[in-house]
Amino acid sequence: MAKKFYITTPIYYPSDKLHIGHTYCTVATDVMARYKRMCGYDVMFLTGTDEHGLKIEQKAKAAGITPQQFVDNIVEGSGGIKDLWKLMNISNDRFIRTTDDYHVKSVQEIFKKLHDKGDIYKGSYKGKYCVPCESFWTEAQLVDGKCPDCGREVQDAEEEAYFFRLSKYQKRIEQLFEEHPDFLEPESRRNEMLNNFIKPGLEDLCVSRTSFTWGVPVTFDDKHVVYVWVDALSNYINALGYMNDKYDDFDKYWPADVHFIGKEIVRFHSIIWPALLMALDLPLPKKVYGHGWLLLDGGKISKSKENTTVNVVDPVILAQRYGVDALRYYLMREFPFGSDGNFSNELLINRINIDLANDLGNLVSRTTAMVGKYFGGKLPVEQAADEEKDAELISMASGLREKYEGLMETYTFQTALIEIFKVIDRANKYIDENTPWVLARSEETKPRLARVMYNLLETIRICSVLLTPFMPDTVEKIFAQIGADRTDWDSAAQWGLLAPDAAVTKGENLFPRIDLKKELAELASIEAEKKAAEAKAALPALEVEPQTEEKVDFATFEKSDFRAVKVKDCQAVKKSKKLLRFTLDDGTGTDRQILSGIAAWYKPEELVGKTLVAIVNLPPRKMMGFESNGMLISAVHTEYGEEKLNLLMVDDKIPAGAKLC
RNA sequence: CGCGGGGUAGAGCAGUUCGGUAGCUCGUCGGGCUCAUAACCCGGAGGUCGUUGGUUCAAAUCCGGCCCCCGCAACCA
Repeated sequence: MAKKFYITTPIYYPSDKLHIGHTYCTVATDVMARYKRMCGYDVMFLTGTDEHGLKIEQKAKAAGITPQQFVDNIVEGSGGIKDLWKLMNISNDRFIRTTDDYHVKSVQEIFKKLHDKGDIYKGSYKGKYCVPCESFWTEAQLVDGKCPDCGREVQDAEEEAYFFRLSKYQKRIEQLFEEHPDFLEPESRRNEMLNNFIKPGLEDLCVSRTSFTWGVPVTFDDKHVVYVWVDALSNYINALGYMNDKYDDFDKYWPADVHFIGKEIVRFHSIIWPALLMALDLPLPKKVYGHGWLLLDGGKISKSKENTTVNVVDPVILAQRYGVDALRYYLMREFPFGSDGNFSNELLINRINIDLANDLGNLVSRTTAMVGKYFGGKLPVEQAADEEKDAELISMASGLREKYEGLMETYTFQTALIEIFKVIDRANKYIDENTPWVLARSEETKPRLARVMYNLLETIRICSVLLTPFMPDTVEKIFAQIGADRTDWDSAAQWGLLAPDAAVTKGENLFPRIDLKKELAELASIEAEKKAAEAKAALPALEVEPQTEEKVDFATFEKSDFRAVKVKDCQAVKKSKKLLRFTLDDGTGTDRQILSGIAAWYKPEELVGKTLVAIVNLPPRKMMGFESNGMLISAVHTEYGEEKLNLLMVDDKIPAGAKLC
């Protein structure tokens, strides 16, 4: 029986459409799954969606539909997640939704099993409660000891909740990290987990909620729903039929060979998930791999008109414009899998032009064209080798699979592709070295010409076999053009399998060259249009906050001391995106320092000299290491869903310190 | 002293595990070729490998100090 390989993506949270980052992770998983299938493994490739929780409950409510309708639309609806994976040519064997009946049943069984065992116990979740908002907050969430939503006093409260005895597994988790240093990769993530979470000590984990209802009910206590940990993480075993009748291959595929995940969820997968499995007496996954993120041009997406580097990050648009295979190739070629990388449209287009159009596409095009032109599409069997001239090309192509295999096994996709393209480059050079157009001039050199052509076709065949996991559609086209019938894994390590007289036909260009400047401009306008359309469709032009119903008595109001102040100096606070630090003349003769979170709307230098309004008798408060004495008053409203803020600026003839009353 | 990543040619990156001629793509300058998608091939210019000290016959790579950038976190009266 074939060896099995079980690989998973995270289950994505369908509170919104997925973007290029999710696509990146899923494509990488797909590449690995296709690679393993090609190698002869019995592969199980699972992806899915994590559909419960407060955020989805709220979003559905805002949209006026049920949570189930909301997630159905995003997952199954047109242009939804399943459509996206279909578009991207994702070869997943299963797709699990945490709202699937069988998953719900398994979660309930697992929860009960852990409870019966004593690894889940009822306790209480201490925190603060805001009565008017009916909201439960942790100490850390409070703003200045008050409700972060409404700013009112909160009271001590306890919420009943179930806890998982994570602390009980402290030792075994430590052991796992020590004895299996390759359990979590890359290594930097492992150090982070050890230093930040494991060494300081694991605390029991709250695994139920009563604050929302959109979740899997706890069977023996229906006030509670199962919180994300047990619900989401267990998908990896439930999808194989653990504790349910839907599937029956848990024994066959578990444990997973690797979970591919984003670095933001490394903690859950490398600590909580193994602990849950330990509690269930199940084997642990062999590996968790936390890949890097795609960042957008240094995070700066400026709205200013001069800036033309607006990036389209909608995978659907990119795939439709450039082709799915080109996008898949770019994602795997441009970024080292374990680290963050900068995504940009310019890089994408350059990569397609250079590697795919100029090197690979052009190689196939010129080779097939010559076989057509010189031999009518079929090479004669009589061919003349030239050991000296052919040696390097043949040895590079023949040895490629071995290098490639080592790199793929360590998820070093970028380098694997670089190695393939070294051979493609070598083939282009081989053409120049052998000048087939010269050989074509004389009947005498025809056998040599035929051999040169054959070597090129055979090199293309081997490279294409190894490109199969990355660009499955493209290599099919290439195989058809060069008449290859052996395209399996074994054939990639054997030079000379292509029939000497295979039928070769020049097809359409595989990857047309893209005009970089023109294309960037078009992408920018597409993105601008999309944004404008979304803004108009979904969001009101102007919103202001509803007026507060609750009355404030005059005595309380009168205590607030508002003053006109003049800006003497204003600096951005280092390391803060939002804070500006003001030095103000408040009329007392002593400078007053106030910090204000308005850096998104104002540049420091444009505010110097302005006359503003501040409340000056608030207690001092430290922010980012600076003391703030008071608060500047602004007018706020919302335009097309975007918050706008205007500082209250008053007539400069008002002296500093003038009281507002 | 919160945690982590990074600083290598004009731009974008690899190389650092395990020290031994600093590499790739773009750009640039010059040459070649005409089979091919104005593509392909060859050559040149361009680098104090952030800085500083140490270990060593030898440091981008190992060790220590410092500077700067970026995430996360925090904060956003």
